[in-house]
Order: sequence, then C-alpha cells, then structure tokens
Amino acid sequence: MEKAEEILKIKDVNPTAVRILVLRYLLEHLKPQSLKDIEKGLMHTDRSSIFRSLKTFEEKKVVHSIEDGSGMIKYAVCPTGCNCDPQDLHYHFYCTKCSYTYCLLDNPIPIIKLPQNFKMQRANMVVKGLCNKCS
Amino acid sequence: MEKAEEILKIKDVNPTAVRILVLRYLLEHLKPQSLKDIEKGLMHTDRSSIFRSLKTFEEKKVVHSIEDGSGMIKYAVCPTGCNCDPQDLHYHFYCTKCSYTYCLLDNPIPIIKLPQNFKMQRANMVVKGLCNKCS
DNA sequence: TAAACTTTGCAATTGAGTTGCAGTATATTC
DNA sequence: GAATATACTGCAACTCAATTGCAAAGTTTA
Ligand SMILES: [Mn+2]
Ligand SMILES: [Mn+2]
Ligand SMILES: [Zn+2]
Ligand SMILES: [Zn+2]
Repeated sequence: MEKAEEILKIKDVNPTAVRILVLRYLLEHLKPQSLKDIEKGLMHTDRSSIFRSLKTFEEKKVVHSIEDGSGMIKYAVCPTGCNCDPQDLHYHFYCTKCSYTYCLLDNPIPIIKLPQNFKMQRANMVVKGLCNKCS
Repeated sequence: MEKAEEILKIKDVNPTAVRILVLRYLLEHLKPQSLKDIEKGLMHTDRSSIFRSLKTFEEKKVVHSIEDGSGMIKYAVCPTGCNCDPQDLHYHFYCTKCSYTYCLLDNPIPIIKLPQNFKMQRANMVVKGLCNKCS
C-alpha cells in the first residue's frame, strides 16, 4: 500500500480516487498548498471535489489548515502522530515576498497564559517576513 | 483636542471627518471590529470610505489588523507606544462560539526561533477556543 | 480666484469559498 | 447477480468580504 492510502486508512477516510490524488499532491509538496495550487496541479480534477476532500481531511485530521493572510487557506499534511491538539500545534511562516508558507515543525508553540476562563482549542500562529530564499 | 484627533496628529494622518468617526468607533469598542461592524455602527458612512480609512490607519500604525479566520479582518487601535514592531506584537483570542476577538495585551509573544536566514517582520497569532462568557 | 491635490460616495468588479443537484460509482441487501 | 441504498463527483451557480474606477465634493496651495 502506498503512503497516501496508508494515511487514509489510519485516519479512517475512504480512499477514493480524488482523495488519493489530493493527498498525494500534498505529500509531494514540502510546503502548504492552497486549493488553487492543488487545482492547478491536478488539472483534471474539479475544484469542489478537491475542496470537499480537504474539508474531509481536516475533519479527520489528515491535514491542518493555515490562515496565513494571503487570502487563500493553505493545507499541509499533519506530521505523524499529530492529533491537532494544542500540544501538537506549531508555528507557520509566511514569506511576504514569494508568498510561500512554511510549517515550522522544530519548535512547538509554548503554553499561552489566557485570561480567566478562556479555553484554548486550536491556534493559528503565523510569523510573517522574508524566507531564506528572499532575504 | 479629543483622543481620536490626538492620535491622528501623532501618527501623521489627516484628521478628516470619516477618519475621526472610524477611529472614535474603534476607541469606543473594547474588542477588535470588522469593516462590517464599523459599517453597521456608522450607519451613514460609506463602506469604501471606511475601508480606505482602515487601510490608511494600518499603514500609519494607528491600528493593527487581525486575521482571526472568521472571514472578516478585525481592526484594533494600537496600544500607546506601539510601533507594530516584533516586540510590540501580542496574541489574539478568537472565540469560536460568539466570534468575538480579543487582544491579549498582557503577555507579549516570545522570540521565535526561525530557520537560518528567515527574517521576521510581523506576525498574526491567534488562539482559538471559548471566551470567558462562552465556556 | 484658479489650479492642484485629497477625500469621499456610489456602483461595479473580483475571487476564494461554498452549495444544490443530478449523474456516477461503490457498498449493502435480498 | 440484481435491486437498492449510500457515498462521491463534476458542473454550474451563488455568496459575500474585499477591492477598485470614477466622478463629485472638499481642501490646500499658488
Ligand atoms: Mn503546519
Ligand atoms: Mn491586538
Ligand atoms: Zn520567500
Ligand atoms: Zn465567546
């Protein structure tokens, strides 16, 4: 079994044709990809089908999404063992020049002291600036 | 001179009628407000004029914007002394139930170790979950 | 005052995201 | 295996926040 199929099996997602294509596309690309990126990459697959695959993936924790302020949500395959819990979260970096987004997997986000009775569920942490290629 | 006018003077922004109204509206509200919120609040002011005021404010560092994933950018007046530099940045909290956004001004964001040659300019740090009123 | 520049309101456009629906494929039941 | 139920897909249409073009109104400068 290939990597994509394996992941879908583990995360309990029906391995349909479109889903395998989308997940493979994400696995083949190091950096988080937008719906449009994927649509361009998979030229014969419909946008709304890709969109629904991504929604399913997110729900089943196959991928996580990043709101990097570019106007397009980016998607990246969750690292092994990730369950999208607060302790699994990581920073992202958005390059304002080349508009690539990076998962910064090396350091987890610290525990953030919230006001009384605020309960954290998720986070979207984006550092913006210039990446190594653009600085 | 009133607070809004004072701020505009300090930040070198022409204190036009619309700008004063918009800035006052933001000052009167504790929580970051969206363009639509402001439009609703200032019923006789045109959306695009408010929009352009906000863009000017952001450029001149009168306000900072928050991409909280709600689909609408929120704007909040910068705290005194803020210059929107990395050390001025703070976390935000987005309540997934009431969809209010909060500036968490008490703790600044820590220094984040970036990969070699990545240069930070700005950040958009959003913790999501339930606020005190909703949890 | 006249010219130059800035700001504003209105209408129209953009574009990512989302949805309804009918056709196709896959799974389940008989 | 055929009949039925369920899941998935492609297409077209729609939503809605953001953005823009433009001309009118307001302000500053010469
Ligand atoms: Mn990531
Ligand atoms: Mn803030
Ligand atoms: Zn870059
Ligand atoms: Zn709340």
